[in-house]
Amino acid sequence: MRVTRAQAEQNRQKVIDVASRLFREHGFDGIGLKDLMEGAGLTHGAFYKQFASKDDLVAQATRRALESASRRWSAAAAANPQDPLGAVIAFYLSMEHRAKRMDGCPVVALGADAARQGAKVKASFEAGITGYLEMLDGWLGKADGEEPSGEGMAILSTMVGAVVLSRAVNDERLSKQFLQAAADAVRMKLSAGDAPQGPLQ
Amino acid sequence: MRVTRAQAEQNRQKVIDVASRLFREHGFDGIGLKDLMEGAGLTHGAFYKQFASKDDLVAQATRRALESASRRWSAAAAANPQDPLGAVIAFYLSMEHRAKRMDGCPVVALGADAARQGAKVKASFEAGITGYLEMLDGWLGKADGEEPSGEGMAILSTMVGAVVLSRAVNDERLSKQFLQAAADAVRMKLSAGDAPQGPLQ
DNA sequence: ATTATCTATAGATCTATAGATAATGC
DNA sequence: ATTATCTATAGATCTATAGATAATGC
Repeated sequence: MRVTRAQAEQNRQKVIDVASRLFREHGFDGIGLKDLMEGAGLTHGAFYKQFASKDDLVAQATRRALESASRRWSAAAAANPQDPLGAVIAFYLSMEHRAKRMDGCPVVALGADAARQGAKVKASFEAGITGYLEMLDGWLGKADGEEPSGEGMAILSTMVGAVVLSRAVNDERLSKQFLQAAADAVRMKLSAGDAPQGPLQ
Repeated sequence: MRVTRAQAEQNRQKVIDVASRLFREHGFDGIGLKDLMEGAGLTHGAFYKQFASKDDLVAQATRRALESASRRWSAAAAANPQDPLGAVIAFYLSMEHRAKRMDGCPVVALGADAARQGAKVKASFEAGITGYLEMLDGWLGKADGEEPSGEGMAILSTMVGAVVLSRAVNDERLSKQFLQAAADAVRMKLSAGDAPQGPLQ
């Protein structure tokens, strides 16, 4: 029954990975410890040697999910250095992303759930979101100021909202149109560069 | 124990109203029938004379929430006919909306949960979302074509995403900046009118 | 000897149902 | 007589804990 220390740590990591995916699929309240542990190939009695509580796992899985999402953005950008934002848009605003909740952006899948969670979970979201904004600002050519630009925030809002909306409706055509409209709007903003700034008020 | 037929119907409506609010606050999986019925001033044994199942209530409460949200948009627009979109932005992209999940937009509060629900719930979301888009297109001066404009979709995406993001982080300053950036972006789009259209690809 | 995992279970809670009750509606 | 609501409970599931087991790590 007992395994090596290294294997035990590997099991713990596996539970976090599985949870980061299953929480995105079913929500924090939509899946229990038994199924999470079985997903990792363990029985649920082993859980409390690894984590203090379900909330503890929620916090750790959230952090893991956001780190993984950030890496995906970086990888897409690195693979397409002359148009990094275009590369991110291509997978983020796609029907594949809409369909694969489990592997998709945790901000879309769990952002609303996060609003109901404690400060620890929100801190993980904040770190992940800030990371997104830094990348966006870099690609927009914004001086890496102390704080993120409004333009980056508006772009991220458009992207997140479009995927939320595309997943909330039955009609695939409408879903596609949301993703396309968001992609067009973001590309327009990008091409506008440092053009006519200024809020109208 | 027994009440008049009219009172019974009123009780049923009360349950739907309460559920439409408590689901937004806690998520579909985050609150049970006992608490929902108590919120309506009834015991939970009375539930199954009123609804076929929890899923049935979820579907009805979702419809109710989206109808109520649409009315709120109409009311804001009617109160400010020379700038209806500005009036909607003013409450939608506000810290008050961020704080009051229970009374806020169900697309933000439950959009991610809806992705995990059946076709009936998604149909309610689709109807509500289509209603939003029709209002937006009217205010944008888009000919009321067969289908919603991409510009309206991009605006709605930006608004929904900004509130989701503002609720997912701890830092109130960052929250405010998301809402402000979205409001600026939407106002810019509005002022651009039928200006430089065209996706860049 | 320590400990990662397993079996088993406690105690709470969840959805759903059954039967009692008492006021309405015919 | 009908029925809206209540009390009570069945059966499943959820989080968390206790104790047994057996292989690791000293």
